[in-house]
Amino acid sequence: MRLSQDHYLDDDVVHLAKWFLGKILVSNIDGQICSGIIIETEAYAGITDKASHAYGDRKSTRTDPMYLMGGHAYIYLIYGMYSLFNIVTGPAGEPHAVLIRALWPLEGIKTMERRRGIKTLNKLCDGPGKLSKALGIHYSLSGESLLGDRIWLEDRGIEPETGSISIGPRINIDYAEEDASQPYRFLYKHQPIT
DNA sequence: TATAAGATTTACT
DNA sequence: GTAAATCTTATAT
Repeated sequence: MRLSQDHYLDDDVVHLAKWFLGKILVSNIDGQICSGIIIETEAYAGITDKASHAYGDRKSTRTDPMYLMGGHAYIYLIYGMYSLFNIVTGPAGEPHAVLIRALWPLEGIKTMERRRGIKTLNKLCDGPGKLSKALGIHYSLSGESLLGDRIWLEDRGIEPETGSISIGPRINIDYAEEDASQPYRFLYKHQPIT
């Protein structure tokens, strides 16, 4: 059920971003298990992608986790208040990452409601900053292994049907010039279970 | 040391 | 539709 190391090592990060749709993201923080179906992702393709923090092979304390081998978390703080969660992919030394933009909540909904301060199910995890807060993911966890016992992914047999996936340009990266229009964003048009 | 900007969210006009 | 909140990181003195 839990995704093993080799699932993260494909060096085609765009393909992986699409493949992660329908998988389950699980966190075990402060003794609380929370999870959701991944319904929106974006690919950030290594040192040649102007939208990526690793563009131009820019190594730093912040981007170091992206250079680890696939199967680690890259989490950073944006706008001073939101932690954004990425899955590091590809072999060590290749800073590919997949940003998780939205989930459909499954387990630990009460905990997520408390952390978010709202009780609207479909707004709990519908943005990258929101889902991190709901799952208790903090940027201090950057570099954490996804094969450990804090954050991991599972395959529960959900396969998005052909036609249920939308592809488009990434969001809020106007600074990335021509790379801002690359079709690296994937959306799984999941029918919410009520 | 100082400054600018950001892979966002929220509230308000 | 626009703007404020808020702070780390990158880049430049």
